Amino acid sequence: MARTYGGVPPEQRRAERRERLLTAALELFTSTGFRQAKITQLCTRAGVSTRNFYEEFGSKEEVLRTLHDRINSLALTHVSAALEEVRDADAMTRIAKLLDVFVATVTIDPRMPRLNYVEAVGVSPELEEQHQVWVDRWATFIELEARRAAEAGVAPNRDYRLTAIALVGAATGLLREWQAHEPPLPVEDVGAELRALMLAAITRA
Amino acid sequence: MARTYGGVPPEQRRAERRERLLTAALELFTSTGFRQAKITQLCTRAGVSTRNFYEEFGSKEEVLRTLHDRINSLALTHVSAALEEVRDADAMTRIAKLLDVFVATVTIDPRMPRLNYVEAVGVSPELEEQHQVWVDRWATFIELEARRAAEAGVAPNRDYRLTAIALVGAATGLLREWQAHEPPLPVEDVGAELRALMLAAITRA
DNA sequence: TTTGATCGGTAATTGGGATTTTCACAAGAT
DNA sequence: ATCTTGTGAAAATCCCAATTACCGATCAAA
Repeated sequence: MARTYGGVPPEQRRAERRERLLTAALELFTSTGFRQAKITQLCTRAGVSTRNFYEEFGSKEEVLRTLHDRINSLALTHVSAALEEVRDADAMTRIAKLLDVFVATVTIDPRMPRLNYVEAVGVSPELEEQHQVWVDRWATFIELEARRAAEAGVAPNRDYRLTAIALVGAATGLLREWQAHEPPLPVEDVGAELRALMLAAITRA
Repeated sequence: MARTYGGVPPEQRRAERRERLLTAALELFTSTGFRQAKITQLCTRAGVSTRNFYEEFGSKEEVLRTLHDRINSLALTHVSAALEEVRDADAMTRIAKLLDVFVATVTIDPRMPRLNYVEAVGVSPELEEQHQVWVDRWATFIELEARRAAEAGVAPNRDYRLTAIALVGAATGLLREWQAHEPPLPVEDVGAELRALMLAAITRA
C-alpha cells in the first residue's frame, strides 16, 4: 500500500492529485456549472483517473463542499489576521478593515463568489447546513465588532444578531451581483458600499 | 382537439392541470428539493399524466422558472398596490410600507422564500438571468424611494444603485435564514430589522 | 347505441452518466 | 533478474429518470 514512487512518497502524490482535482473543479463548476459538470470531464481536466477521483472524494458534491469550506476559511483567516493587526484601533476602523479585507479576498478571483453564492446554493441539505454554519460564524464576527462599538459608546446597546445576518446577506447579494454584472462593477465601489452600509446599520439609533 | 369534457371546455381543463402542476411543484421542490424532484413524482402529486406534463411545460426547469416569476410578481403587485395607498405620505412612511408589505407577502408561505432564494439558485444560465432581472427591478424600486427621500431633504443626494442592490441582498439573506431557522425567527423581527436597515442605509450621511 | 376522439395511467424505450472492474505496464523490492 | 504492487486509461456495468408509445376507459355527438 505505502510505497515510494518516482522518489515521491504516496501521501504526497495523493495530495497533489487531490489538489489538482480541486483546482479543476473550481474552474469547471464555475464555468460549466455544478449541475452540468461531469465527473469524467473533471478528471480529464485534472489529469487524474476516475479511480483516483473516488479514492479522494465520495461524490461530486463532496468536492463542492470542500471548495465551499475552503473559500470561507480562507476569507475568515485573512479577516482574522487583519483584525489582529488593528487590535487596538477604534471600533469603526476595525469594521472598515473587516469589510475591506473580506471583499478584497473574495474578489481576487470571481470564481470564488460564483462558487459560494451561486453554485453551492440549494444543492443538498448537507450543503445548506454548511451554509448556515458559515452565516452563523460571519454573523458572530460582525456581532462582536458591533458590541465593541457599543461598549465604546459609538453605537447603541442592543441585540445585533439579525442586523449581522442581514449584513451577511447584503455582502452575499452584492458579491453575487458583482460576479455576474456586465459591464463589471468596480471592486472599490462594492467595498465602499458595504463599509458604509455596515457603519450605518451599527450606529443607527 | 377541442372538445367539451364533463361540461368543461378544453382550455379550462388545461389551465387547471397547469395550475395543479404548479401547486404540486411548489410543494415538491421545496420539500424534496428541485434537483432530486422527479417528474413522475410531480405528476402523481398533481394528478396529471406525464403526457399532460409535456403538454404544458418543456422541462422541470421551466416549471421552476414559472414559479420564480410568479412569486416575484405577486410580491411586486402587492408592494405596488400598497405604495399607491400611501401615495402622498412622507418618504420614510413609504419605505416602511414597502418593506412591511414585501416581508408580509413572502412570509405568508415559507415555501416561497425557500423556492426563490434557495432552490432557484444556480440552476441554469436562464434562471440566473431571470434572477438578475428581478434584482434589477427591486433595486430600481428601492432607488426610486431613496430619491424621493432625497428630494424631500431627509436623505443625501447621491447614487443609490449599489445601496439598493445591497438591500435586496439583505432581504434575500434574511429571508433565506428565516425559512431555514430552527427554532423559527419571528416574522415581525425580520420585518423590523429590514425596515431599520433600509432607513439607516438611505439616511446615512 | 354506435363511433371516434381524448383521457389517465402504465409500460417500454432510451440515453446519459456514475461507479466498478479490467488490463497492461512501470517502478520498487528482494 | 524476478516478483509485487500501485498506476493510468479504457471498457464494462449498472442505474436511474426523462421521454415516448400503448391501452383500456370515458365521454360527447350523430
